Amino acid sequence: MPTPTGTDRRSPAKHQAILHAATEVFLREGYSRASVDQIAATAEVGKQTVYGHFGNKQKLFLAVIEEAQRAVGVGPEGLTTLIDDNADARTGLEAAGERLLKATLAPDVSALHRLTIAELAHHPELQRSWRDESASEAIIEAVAQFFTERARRGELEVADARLSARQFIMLLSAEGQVRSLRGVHPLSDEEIREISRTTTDLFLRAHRPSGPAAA
Amino acid sequence: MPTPTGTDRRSPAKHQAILHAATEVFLREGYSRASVDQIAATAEVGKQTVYGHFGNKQKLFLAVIEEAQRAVGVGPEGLTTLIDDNADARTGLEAAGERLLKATLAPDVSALHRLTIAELAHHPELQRSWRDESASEAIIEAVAQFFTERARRGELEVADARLSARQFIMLLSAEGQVRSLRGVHPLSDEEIREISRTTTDLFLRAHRPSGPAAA
Amino acid sequence: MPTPTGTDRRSPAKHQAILHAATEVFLREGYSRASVDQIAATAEVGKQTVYGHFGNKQKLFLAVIEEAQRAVGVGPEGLTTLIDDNADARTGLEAAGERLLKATLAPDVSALHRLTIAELAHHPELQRSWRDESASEAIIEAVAQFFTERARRGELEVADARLSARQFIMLLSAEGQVRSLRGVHPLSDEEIREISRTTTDLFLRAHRPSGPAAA
Amino acid sequence: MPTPTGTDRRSPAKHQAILHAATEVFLREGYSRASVDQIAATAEVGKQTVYGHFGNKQKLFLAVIEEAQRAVGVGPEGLTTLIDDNADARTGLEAAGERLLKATLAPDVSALHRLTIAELAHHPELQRSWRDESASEAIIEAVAQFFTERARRGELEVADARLSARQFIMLLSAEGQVRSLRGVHPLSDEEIREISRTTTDLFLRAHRPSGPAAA
DNA sequence: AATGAATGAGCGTTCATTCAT
DNA sequence: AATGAATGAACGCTCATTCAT
Repeated sequence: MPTPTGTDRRSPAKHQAILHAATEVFLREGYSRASVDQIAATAEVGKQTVYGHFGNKQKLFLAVIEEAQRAVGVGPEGLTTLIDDNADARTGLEAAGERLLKATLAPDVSALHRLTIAELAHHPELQRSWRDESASEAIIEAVAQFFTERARRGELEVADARLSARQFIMLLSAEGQVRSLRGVHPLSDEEIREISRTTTDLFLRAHRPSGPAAA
Repeated sequence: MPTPTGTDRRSPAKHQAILHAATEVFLREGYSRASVDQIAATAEVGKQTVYGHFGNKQKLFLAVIEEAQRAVGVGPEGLTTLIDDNADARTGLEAAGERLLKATLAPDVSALHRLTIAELAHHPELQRSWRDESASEAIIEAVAQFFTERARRGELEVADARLSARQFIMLLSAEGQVRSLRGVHPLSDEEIREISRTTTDLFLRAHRPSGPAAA
Repeated sequence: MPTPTGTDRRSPAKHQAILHAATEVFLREGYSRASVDQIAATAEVGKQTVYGHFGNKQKLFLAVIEEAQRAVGVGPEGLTTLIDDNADARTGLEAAGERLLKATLAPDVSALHRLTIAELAHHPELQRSWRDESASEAIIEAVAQFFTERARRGELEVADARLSARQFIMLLSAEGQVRSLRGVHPLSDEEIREISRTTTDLFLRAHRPSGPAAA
Repeated sequence: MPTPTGTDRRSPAKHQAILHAATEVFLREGYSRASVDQIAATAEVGKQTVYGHFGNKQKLFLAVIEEAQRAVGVGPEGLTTLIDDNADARTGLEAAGERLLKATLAPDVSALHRLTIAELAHHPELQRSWRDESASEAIIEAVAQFFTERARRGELEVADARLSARQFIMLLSAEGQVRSLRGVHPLSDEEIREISRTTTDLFLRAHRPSGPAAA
């Protein structure tokens, strides 16, 4: 806050340009390899402008991560509505799994993920903002609602919908991460389908209505 | 080839000292932040000695990763025998889960994990050696045998023991990674127990013998 | 392009200081022995300033050579007017020869010559700019005009004035180079005079008017 | 002389191998760029062996130059006999000129020349052994004898045969050096022929018998 | 506010030389 | 005598940051 009156002469356009350029460079190169020169050049801005807006490399980095997390967290929420409530449990879960995988394995999301993991130990501020990692509240909630709804219909038997949702998302994305080398190697649609299918299998069996049916 | 017997006069002690020092520094600082100077100083060795043994920073790094993977891969195999075949399924799985979590969340293992993820995109050689990541064959096999044995006894119903084993390990460690901030923040025994318990719950439900048998 | 007028904020004074210091150090030490550190220190400038102005050591070197060639090429042109058109052929040639020798054996010129020869094979760019070496067009032309004029007066018989001029300069400076150890060991005035005299002798004999005159 | 008895255990074969390898590397790379490691490797010898035989890099360099000068000085003496005493003056001189040019522009001779010039200022010992440079006594003498013989036959008029020989050789090789970029760029046979012809022209005119004609 | 020139520290790497075998 | 491992000092170059405009 250099100007107490609030009339900040710093151009918001340049602020955004720097943030955007820094995101690109940090995600591509990692923190240490990225140079402020490179970022300033990418943003087509003087180097001092970068320092004027963000203070130093580390603060710029944290601003980038914060912004990128916001973007990633916001984006997939769109997925919420994409869970098809009319399909049967298997079809619905499999489709949701595929969409989730595609989202979490998107190159930018993966790069952000890797970058954050890489720097977690060296930038304590990151630890505060990263507690939840990829499974954002909104996504868990959406899957949990799906489970709840299916339980209501008697298709599934679900004791703790949020726990199940979290486990589903976690196993799904863990498999995706490992198989794709943390997003470095893209997965084919077929691989994505398979991961979603085997994960769905597990959860359908675990939550299949128990025998009372006998009657 | 001056010495036909293959006696390398390069001191194996220094080789190991450098490797050890490099492991420490790379794991602590990350690839870019780690300097060859620092590694040489830590190993109490001249810088050229490092270059004589490993050629350059990148090759040293890959040697470190390779060695560390071997160590990590070998160590947990001890776990194999630690799965108690006499306990009931729940107790056995929960105990195995706790041991696995403790192993994969050990500070060195976590640091290696983060480091490898960080550098995957920049060191293609890593991608070749990292396909399987944490779930080594031996561990999967041990858990799979557990499942198979319990299926034989009729305690569980298991269609594909290896798949189930892999899913169990993956979900378990994914939860551990996320909750511990990728190993940066150590988990309490209670947290570990809880993760193992909820994961075990899921798998016991999924593989519970389906009732009809009775008939 | 922030400043449309082309005003380069890079200080021309520092540019010149670096160029000057580099010339001094390269001429004294040779390319490999000269260090950028030493050049920067001599110019009383930071090392990065050197890199900012010239990019890298090789480009700095080429800039130095280019500048020095320009200086050497320009300087001796002053000689042009120094050929005395009123003296008889012998006196004129001898005096011109002495002046030429003194110019080409000047310590800086010699050092540049040695340096360029040393690096010719390793810096292909040098080869383009060095085709003519020491005998600049202007000097050849001046001597050629002298020959032409004397031929017109009937003092000499000259078939190809430019060829003769080139040969005169070349023999003269070759002798000077060899006798002075390529400029490392300075020649006395007496030696210079002797070289000029014997060279002049050869050319006067070669271009003496052939007998028919007798008639 | 490490062993006073004269039974030097140092292998002469390795001595020669090192000298040969060093010659190759120094001529190719120049003094500074050449590394003792590279030389030892080229000679297929340990590095300490190099130091055992030659003391240090500079002494090795001087030994190389000395040996190479000897080789160059010896080789062209063969030229002596190649001056055809039966041909007429023009034919004989032109042919001798071509042979001389080919010898002095041979790649090794040129490289040695450039190398020595490059290092003259930094290795004072070189200055002692380099006074005569390319025009070895033997060659001058051979050409001088040619002039003397032709003077005897009345074909030429020669006052100082050694001086004329030296001038002939010097102008010839100066032209060759300049045109070939100091041996970096090879000359075609046609170019060599032309240089020899124009140089011969000059000397034939300068030494043509003067008009005793009068009688 | 914004620029790019300038700085000093540090990087990965290589060198001539010596040491231990 | 001969080896190659080991050393410490340098090298060319780049960096995050500050200065002057």
